[in-house]
Amino acid sequence: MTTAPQPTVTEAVDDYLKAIFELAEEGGRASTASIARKLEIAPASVTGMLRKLAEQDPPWIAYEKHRGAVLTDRGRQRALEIIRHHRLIESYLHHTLGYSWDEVHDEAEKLEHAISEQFEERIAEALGDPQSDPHGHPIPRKDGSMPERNEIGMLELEVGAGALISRVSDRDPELLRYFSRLGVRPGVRLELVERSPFDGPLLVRLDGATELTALGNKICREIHVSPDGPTEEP
Amino acid sequence: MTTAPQPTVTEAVDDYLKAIFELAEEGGRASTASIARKLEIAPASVTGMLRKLAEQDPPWIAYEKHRGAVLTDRGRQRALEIIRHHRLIESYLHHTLGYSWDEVHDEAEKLEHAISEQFEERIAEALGDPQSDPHGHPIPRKDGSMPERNEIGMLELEVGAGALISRVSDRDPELLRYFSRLGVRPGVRLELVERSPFDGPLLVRLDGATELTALGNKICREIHVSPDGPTEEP
DNA sequence: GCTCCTATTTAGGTATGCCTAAATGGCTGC
DNA sequence: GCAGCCATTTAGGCATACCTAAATAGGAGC
Repeated sequence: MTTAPQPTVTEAVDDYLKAIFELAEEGGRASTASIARKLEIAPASVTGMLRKLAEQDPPWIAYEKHRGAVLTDRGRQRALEIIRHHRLIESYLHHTLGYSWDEVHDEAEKLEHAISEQFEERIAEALGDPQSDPHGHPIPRKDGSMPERNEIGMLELEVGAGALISRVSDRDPELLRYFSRLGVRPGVRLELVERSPFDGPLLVRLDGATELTALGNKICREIHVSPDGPTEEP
Repeated sequence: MTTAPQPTVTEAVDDYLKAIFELAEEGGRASTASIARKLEIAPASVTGMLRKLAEQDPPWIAYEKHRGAVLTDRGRQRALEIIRHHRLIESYLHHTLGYSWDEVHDEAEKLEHAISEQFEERIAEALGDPQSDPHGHPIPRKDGSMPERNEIGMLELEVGAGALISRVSDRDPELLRYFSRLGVRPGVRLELVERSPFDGPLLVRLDGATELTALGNKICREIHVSPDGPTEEP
């Protein structure tokens, strides 16, 4: 008769659930190694934690040795709650406290664990229930649903096609400052004019400008666009 | 040659420093038992932590066995920083996010550890560098100085004297709601009309009202007043 | 089917910060 | 000056969440 551990929610648990959710979004199961990379900890530490998360009652994840982790409904619900916190905080810092969009991520990373439901409600209200954060990432609703949108990776856009920038990656402040300088931000219209060969840069016309902008292939992986319809302005 | 431990600042360290500061303010050295009571942990745990805080290099406190703890300059500086965080956050929650004054303490208790210097600066600016929080407690300045004020305990007021309420205790939400109902809050003028015998209630006239208000003796310990001059409105 | 290589797990260890129970110190009253 | 009491410290443990080093599993290529 083994003991049935209680489902304690520590900061570490939240970080794991968020990481697993984001990895799953990017495609498939979250492997031990990928979680370790994302959280910047040793793979061995991840194994131990995954075992614990799966053994909680009720469990946060389903875990099989050598096969990585998948969130349970409960785990996904919790992950979405944290992501909602994070993105609402980012929006609040940007719109109300004058943070630039390259400054919000780190601050939100700390605050997302500390705020109450009341705080969440108040800032959501103050912002008018936004659907996306300053980088264009969708904000999960209170009920756990996600604003659906029709978006593709920048690299999948066809030459000659127009699109609205829907979101950019929020991880690297330096990249965000570069995007700022270029005028690349969610809501901006662009047209893919030319695709250089050998995975070279994409030449795009931003917001009807006369000049073209070259976007390196690697950087384009950090940009998503809505190919046809209008998208939400953040 | 023993090792010289680094001065790590964890949440627990901050909580201890804040507790010791507040106990010292209320009079003299902070004893092991009083810290344990304030932090709601066992006295034995406090002993171990005090030893560690004193052994850090540079030390946060001076500690002698059986004689309690006193903050070093460095420790006091850190304590004031945390208290500034706490009181600015309380003010922000109250004035900007519509929290009532009995709701702010618990939220601030969590956020004070999570915010950056930038966040502190932004909310201080948004509030116009306030000198006191919603309960009337003075907010330490960035340089570590405290707004000086001329205040005494409510119980020390003389019969017939007028005064401005300068601050009330922030710990007990229920007490704060009671104060709200009575109209007891910082900045309100009162006059001590009568002091009941045997440590009975104080009868006061609040804000020029016609009716008198009875304030129990115990509750009066949670109220401070400025006997002569005007005080800062929070 | 076997060999490698890499991903993963196991084993054992560390630091933090809390706990309880038992030992000791310091002070007060007689 | 000593008895007794309360505050405090000591000793030994526990949970969390990380680490490194060594063992093992799975899958690709031959």
